[in-house]
Amino acid sequence: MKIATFNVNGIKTRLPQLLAWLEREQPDVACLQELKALDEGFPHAQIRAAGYGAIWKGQRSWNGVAILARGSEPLEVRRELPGDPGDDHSRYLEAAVDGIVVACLYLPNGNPQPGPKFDYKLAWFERFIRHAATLVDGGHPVVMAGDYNVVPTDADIYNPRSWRKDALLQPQTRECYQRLLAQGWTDSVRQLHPDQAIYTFWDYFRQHWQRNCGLRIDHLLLNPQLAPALAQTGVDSWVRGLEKASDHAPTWIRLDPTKLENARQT
DNA sequence: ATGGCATATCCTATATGA
Repeated sequence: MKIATFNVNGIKTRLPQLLAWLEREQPDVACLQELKALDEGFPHAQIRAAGYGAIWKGQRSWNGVAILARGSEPLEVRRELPGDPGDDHSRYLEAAVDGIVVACLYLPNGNPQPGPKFDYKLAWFERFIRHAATLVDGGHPVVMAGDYNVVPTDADIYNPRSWRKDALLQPQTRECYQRLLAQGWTDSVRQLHPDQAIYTFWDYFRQHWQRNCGLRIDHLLLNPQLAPALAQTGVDSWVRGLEKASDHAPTWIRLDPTKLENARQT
């Protein structure tokens, strides 16, 4: 079973690249972020024609998340992150797919910092940590996949020098991420590739893609019930090289079928 | 310190991203 996360940076503009990726890589589950479209702007017919059921939560201009499942309909669990009824950003979806709880998240960017946007990022992160605590040992296998807008360590960026003041590298941001992992979550990509430079995002500036100057900010975290099934991880970087590409590339994990069956029955 | 590029909408100007 292959589970992926992909920040599409505008699903209307990115639909051809998204469909090309789905057809070629056939992920069983795809968590999408930055739809940048209203609910009625989600290309449901084309996604369905590609063989995927979907749930989505849109918003005008910004944010927006979706969960796609190949050959089935994701069973929606919740449409917002608990803890702040006044938060109107579409940044969180949670569903059950094939016996696994799938959380799709788009954590706030937080720039510029310091400032209200960084405060919002940290507040959102605290709410996410509180909710994750209920998922980590809730009796189900869980994956939390998305654009975390966190560069966990300096090994997760080509060169931190020009990014030192960026919200993605701040000590407070990294401390939140470490506190999340300390609950018992496994950072899938880092677990299987402890020493490798792996990036999931390359900005549009200064030919950063062509020079492989990237950041690792899209993550798939597994709870202890699911982590033993982790078999493989990767980044479909060919998608970043397409014409009119998103600045993120799809990032994925593969779960061992036999061990996944054990995880479901634990 | 700024800007480089891309996407969106209240679209020839501005907000946001990371």
